Amino acid sequence: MQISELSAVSGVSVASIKFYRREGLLPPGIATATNRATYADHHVRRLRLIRALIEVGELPIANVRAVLAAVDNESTTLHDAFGAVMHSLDPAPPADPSDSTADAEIIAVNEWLARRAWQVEPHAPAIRTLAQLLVAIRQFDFAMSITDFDEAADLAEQTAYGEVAYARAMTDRASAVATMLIGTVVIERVLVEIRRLALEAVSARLEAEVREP
Amino acid sequence: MQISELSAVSGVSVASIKFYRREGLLPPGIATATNRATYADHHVRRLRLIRALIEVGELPIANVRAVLAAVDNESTTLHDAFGAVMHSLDPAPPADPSDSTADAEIIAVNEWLARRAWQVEPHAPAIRTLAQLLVAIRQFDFAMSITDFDEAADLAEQTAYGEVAYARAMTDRASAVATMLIGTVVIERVLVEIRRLALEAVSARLEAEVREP
DNA sequence: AACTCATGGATAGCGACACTATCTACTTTG
DNA sequence: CAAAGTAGATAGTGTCGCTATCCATGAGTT
Repeated sequence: MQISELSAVSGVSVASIKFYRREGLLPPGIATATNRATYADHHVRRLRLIRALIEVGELPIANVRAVLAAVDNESTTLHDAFGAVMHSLDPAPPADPSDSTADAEIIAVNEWLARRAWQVEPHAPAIRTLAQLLVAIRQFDFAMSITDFDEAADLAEQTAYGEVAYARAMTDRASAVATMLIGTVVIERVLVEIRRLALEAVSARLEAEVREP
Repeated sequence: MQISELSAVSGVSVASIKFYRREGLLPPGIATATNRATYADHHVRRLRLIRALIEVGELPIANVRAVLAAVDNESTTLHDAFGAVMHSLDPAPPADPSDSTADAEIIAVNEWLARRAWQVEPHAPAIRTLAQLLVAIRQFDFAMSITDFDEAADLAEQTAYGEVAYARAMTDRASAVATMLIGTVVIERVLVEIRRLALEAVSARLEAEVREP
């Protein structure tokens, strides 16, 4: 398969494929001459993964590179490769130790995690992001704390078991990691869309009740 | 309150405030002279809302403007103002009728919505987005369909009732709309972060089981 | 009254990002 | 042998959310 066919099959323009190759996201094809190379099925799969991470996960190129490096490194455990994505999904805090506005919330979140026996990396960006979001909620006079999300957390945990086990059951490592990435990135978008539809539907119902009581 | 104080209180730079004013996101202050104007508390609240929509909701400026126009238009019902945000959150499809790749999924999603008695706008972008996400999931050989998300939908619906009712109970319209926007945008981010933490925790557990059986 | 300084308003520029276009040298294919 | 495709390199593009600079004006300060 030459580059033009790879482009046609994957739906990614030749120029973009060249760009990804240049950026180290896509391995080069096997050179058959100075100006000829052939690409295989794994290039198609890799392109799909790249597009999913960029389009659905909205990861910047640099983070996609980091994630794929973890995927490709055979000595990385499944869990660590997965951790690389988790780190990449939340924008890294600009390392501002003077910003202590969320400190109290960070403590609360950590206690909550401990209570649930959720062991995550102590410096997982999701912890800080979560704390900052809770601060934002407070700013808008919502009387909410992390414990109001216990039910959602229960369901998330329960669902996570199925997803992770499904991915880990795969025979080859590359598929397992890719499956986990997709599971994280795509399914969370699905859940968000469902929630939005639920809100719209409920809003419509309550609006209708007011208009035709 | 002058612009510099508004900047200090809100944490938004004077240049950015000028920018938002120029873009029609923030109403100008009351002019006390050719080169002087005073700002009030509602400017601070408006700035918080703008920042939340941009930073947390990641809405482009143009969509923020559309949302705020709906908020400001007193003749818009609460539900319609809310609909404006829903429309803005999902990137508008580039109006490509030749792209029929997701048609079957769109039908499936609509049937699912009907079964749940979720009445949403027929052209709600979330429907198309959801369909496209399901197509993406298929591409990665997941055997999943929309019905696999019934449990999540149940919880979303249940939670939505509380949120929407809470917002609608507010005395003034502006607060009610703002509350609904924040509820949509911020809380969904919280749920995403919780899900990510759940996945990481579960992944760690299953990894540990393999290493120390 | 003189001086400093903030403000409104306008215009131009910036930095990040994800490509995209163009060019050259070469090789394959018809 | 010519047309078309390819690798590799370099430069350019378009969008986005600001940010910087400038100017004229007028407010507060001395």
